[in-house]
Amino acid sequence: MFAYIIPIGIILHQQFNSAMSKAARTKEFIIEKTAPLFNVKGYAGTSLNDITDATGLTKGSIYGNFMNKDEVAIAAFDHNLQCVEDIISQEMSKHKTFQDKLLVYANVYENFLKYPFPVGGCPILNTAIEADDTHPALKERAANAIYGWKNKIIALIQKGIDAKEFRADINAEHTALTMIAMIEGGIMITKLTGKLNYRKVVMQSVERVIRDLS
Amino acid sequence: MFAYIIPIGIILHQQFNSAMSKAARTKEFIIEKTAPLFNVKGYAGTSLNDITDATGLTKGSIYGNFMNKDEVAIAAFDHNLQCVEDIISQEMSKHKTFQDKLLVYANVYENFLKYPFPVGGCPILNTAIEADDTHPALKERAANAIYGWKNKIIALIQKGIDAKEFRADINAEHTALTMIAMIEGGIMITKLTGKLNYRKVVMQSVERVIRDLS
DNA sequence: CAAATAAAATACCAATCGGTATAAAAAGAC
DNA sequence: GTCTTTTTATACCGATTGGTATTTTATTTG
Repeated sequence: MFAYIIPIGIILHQQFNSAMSKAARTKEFIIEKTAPLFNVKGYAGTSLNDITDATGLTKGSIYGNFMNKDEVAIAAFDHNLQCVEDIISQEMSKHKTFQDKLLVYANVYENFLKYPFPVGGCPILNTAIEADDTHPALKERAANAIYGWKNKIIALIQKGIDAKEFRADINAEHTALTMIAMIEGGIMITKLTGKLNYRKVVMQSVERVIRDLS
Repeated sequence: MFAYIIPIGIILHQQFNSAMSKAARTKEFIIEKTAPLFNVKGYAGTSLNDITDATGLTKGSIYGNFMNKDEVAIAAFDHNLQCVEDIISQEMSKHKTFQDKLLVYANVYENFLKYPFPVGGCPILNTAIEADDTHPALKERAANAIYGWKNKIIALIQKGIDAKEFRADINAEHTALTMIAMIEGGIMITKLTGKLNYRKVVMQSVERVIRDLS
């Protein structure tokens, strides 16, 4: 059996996964603990002290697993993004029609408190604004997330057209970009004002856009 | 006549305005020079060194005119916001119908390079994301900007309804929130991807929303 | 179990952070 | 033009920044 000496105040944080090396497990642990940090405080706003505080580890340990702060931030972003994508895929798999699949976006974002959404909200939105003028690596990551999202929506609309679910004259790309803009804008408004209803209203508009496809 | 000893490398930066005290002029100068800074690099990302570099002034001078960095940031935000609002009002005054007035939003944001838009893009969007979890004073400022914007759109729609320009069953608040979300989301997408066309597409959707009011 | 290896903790680095007390200089009042 | 007041520059503060070399401690291998 495995006996662990746990530092005071630090709970056993990683289920023993024998397939992973110690380093890999620690790395994952750091990502999990710092992901909400970066998503809330941003890249410039998150210090190494914040990271060591959140993980209970020391700088030596952080730098033993990551080259620098950038690498932690990027890993944290990827983790947060994966989290969102997992929620969306899982919800979509519950529906058959492409309209219902698209409606998952409206429903999930309408109140993402029902889901294990990343702390701090949409990671794309959060990193987009800060990174775009200051952090090229993160910016590219966020931009690729937008491209991926857009293509996913376009693919769903196209399949819906092929299945005679949607009208054939739909401009899939325009619709995708409009949907994404509405969703991200809606999140921003509610994040700022604290009024959940504002986001709800916007997501209802998204829903209308989707229903208008047929 | 007035003879100025100008420090090397610093051009004469303020037209002599006898109605303003030296302090007031310097204050305005600092705001003008730091407004793009905060709008591009964010609050946490803009250091006092950045401020002294951008202004050519020293810390003593900055702190002689502002209590702290926060105050500079808030003044910079107000300045950037005022800049946007001035552009919108000016463009709106050129049109008579409320539909045309509303369309100003779509047209101005479709390519704000044509206008003296703040460097770094929409100040509401930029401060919203960073400030919302970290800087309550700035957050409130940005939130109030959203409220003001929303109310302005609602008022325009209401006047349009009264003037029989728009249908009477329009939900003005829902429309306003949806428009704002689309605009901000569209800006975000283009800021991230660099594709001006993406913002254009979204603004065309905004235009459609406005045209659908009648 | 012991030896070899890998990972984490300690202690430190120079640079920069926001901020301030004080001195120098410029502006305004008379 | 002198004196007073306001404004700007200088020099410094402790704290914190991201990062690293080295020692200590765990983990893995034989």
